[in-house]
Amino acid sequence: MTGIRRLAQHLDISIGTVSRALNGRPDVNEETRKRVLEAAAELGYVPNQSGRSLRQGTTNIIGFMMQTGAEITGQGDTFFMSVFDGVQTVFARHRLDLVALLCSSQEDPDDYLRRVVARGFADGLILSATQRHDPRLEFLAKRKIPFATLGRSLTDVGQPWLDLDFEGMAQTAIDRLVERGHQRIAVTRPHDDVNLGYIFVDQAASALEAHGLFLDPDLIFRSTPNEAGGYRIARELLSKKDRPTAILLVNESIAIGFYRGLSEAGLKPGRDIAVIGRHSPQTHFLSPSLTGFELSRRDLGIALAEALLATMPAFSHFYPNAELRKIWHEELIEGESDAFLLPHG
Amino acid sequence: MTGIRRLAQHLDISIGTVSRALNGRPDVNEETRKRVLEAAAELGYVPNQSGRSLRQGTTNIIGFMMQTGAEITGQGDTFFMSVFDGVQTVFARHRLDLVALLCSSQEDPDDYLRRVVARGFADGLILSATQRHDPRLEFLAKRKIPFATLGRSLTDVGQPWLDLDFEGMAQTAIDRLVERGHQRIAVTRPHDDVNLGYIFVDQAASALEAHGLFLDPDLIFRSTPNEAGGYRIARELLSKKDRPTAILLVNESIAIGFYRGLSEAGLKPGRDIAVIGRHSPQTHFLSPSLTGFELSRRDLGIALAEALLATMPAFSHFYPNAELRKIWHEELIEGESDAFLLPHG
DNA sequence: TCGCCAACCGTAAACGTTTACGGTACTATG
DNA sequence: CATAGTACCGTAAACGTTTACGGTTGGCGA
Repeated sequence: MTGIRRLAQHLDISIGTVSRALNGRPDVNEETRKRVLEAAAELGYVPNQSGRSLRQGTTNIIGFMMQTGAEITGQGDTFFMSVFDGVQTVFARHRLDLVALLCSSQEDPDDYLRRVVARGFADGLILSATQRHDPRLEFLAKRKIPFATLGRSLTDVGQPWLDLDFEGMAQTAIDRLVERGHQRIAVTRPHDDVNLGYIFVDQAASALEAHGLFLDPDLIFRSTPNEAGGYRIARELLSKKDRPTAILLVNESIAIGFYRGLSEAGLKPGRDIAVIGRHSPQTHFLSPSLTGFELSRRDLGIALAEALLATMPAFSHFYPNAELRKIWHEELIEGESDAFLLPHG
Repeated sequence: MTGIRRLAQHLDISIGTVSRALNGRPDVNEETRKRVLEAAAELGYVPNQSGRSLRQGTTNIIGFMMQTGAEITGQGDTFFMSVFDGVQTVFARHRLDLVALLCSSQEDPDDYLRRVVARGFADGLILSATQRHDPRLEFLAKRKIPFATLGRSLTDVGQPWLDLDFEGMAQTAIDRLVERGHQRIAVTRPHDDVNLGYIFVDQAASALEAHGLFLDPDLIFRSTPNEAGGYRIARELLSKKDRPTAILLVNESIAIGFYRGLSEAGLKPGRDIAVIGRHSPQTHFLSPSLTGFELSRRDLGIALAEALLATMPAFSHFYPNAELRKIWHEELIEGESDAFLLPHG
């Protein structure tokens, strides 16, 4: 005799009643419910998830899909970790099990997702590294699997998403640099097709145009989102004949490598070139201090989780007015890295 | 009509035979097996995992537990990511689903593990961040849950483990530095109780003693395993009256912060202080180049997965002679950061 | 011809839940 | 007192598998 049966026998009531008591159903005497809960605690009873899953068709699991692998594992990871932390706290409230699904760089993300779904692994999913055109979204929508994405996509299937304000960052940074007299401004973008790269570069271009300037295609640097990428960008940038006087770094982690690349050439941010980037826990230890954008990743994670739950029938009533689509503004932390003032004219 | 039943009906054979055919049982005609497999592919049938789990008492999931959170998320994460990548490839061969269980810094790892186990989440576990005394090991052993650890522990319950050769690293580094005339040598260790810290520091101490020197307790620096920690160590070290002439960095990520801390004070590794550390994909972009230890994290992950499988009855026959306990030697990559030669005497 | 064995397959129970349905006892209402 | 309604509980089916067991067929040796 095991499981709920054992508990029922011990209490001398039916398993149906035990189940109802445990699941908070209304049609059970509060007195007996109390007895059941106490006995459950005493006997250390925990419901068998396979049994529940089989009966209910749900797994109680939420998956957070991330990519990993040689080229991508930069500090980009720590960004996801922090977000994950926020997501975790929300799901824990609902006793949902959150797991990270790490897609290896060796495997195609679409295939990976297909496997996960075929197996009926999770009740809901969170996707990151959203591509500009992302087949995963259509796939999930077709299967009617609740999901939310960290990052917008042109492939819009009505799912909730949260994203960072790349437009705002590009705009603010460009305005700021142009005001200080810069005209040749470089930007960076990720090496792959994640959507944020397009958004950022496009906005930078139009912000420049608004000032009567333009974005030199030769000054758009692609790189992996890690220190190595930043280093390479510095080397490449320094090898150009007509160097830019300022640069916008779209990723957090690359700043460290970029700084290093400059210093090897005897150059210094804020003196020889203006740098505006994004802050991570690490970048606060750069010197000269980085001028960059920052936000609470944990809060972002919390909002992301709530957005997903709001679209899941079983939980939506908890979040009647969750924001299903939101752009998170990042604050500019002023540092010394863009102190560089061009002689006007 | 759904699931295996539908498939059976479509083929006009019994569900028992279908199941046997799919699971590679011997007592089924190869001709019918072929038909079943073809039909399964055609109808896109995938067995319901809840049903299997309920019947077999296994989940087909392996969990890789990692810690995360504000203080820990340094590049330490990227280490685990690479290892995870290796682990993944092995489990994929056996159609086991590997997921990452990220324990938030907000939660006690012991409690977290207890929850995971109570829920019957996984058939096997991999633990990282092994503490010197780790209650998790006894807990899992008592529950008879197969697991392996990344890192040794004094709490030995006979589980397989893999670890890095911290003794060898400490010994090699100390010998090398002493040979070059150093006498005041500092070491770092993690801020928490992970076992590697003890191993590393102890070995460094005894290596020094073998040279008639000793490890000044004042020169043992604790830090979080990330850039910020390295930066703080540099600051702290520089504030000492009687500065060491060399330092051993036990973590990969702290080198970047440490370099930065030095350069702020106008100091340079390899000129003003000898530095020996450990390499990550990122540290290769440091300048002056880092002298440090390196290994293939992916291979480590592969071995770790195989060690675990070797202890699981259902898979052990695949790995008859897997190494259940192994210390992974790391190669020393010579750089410029320890070029510093003390004037003898 | 008979018996035996091997090869293959079907039947049905079992895994641990949840939940629709119906039943009982009691209360309130007329 | 009859009836309706409420509050609570028990029964049993259902979820989709796997697998022990037994049954049928055909071949083969004696």
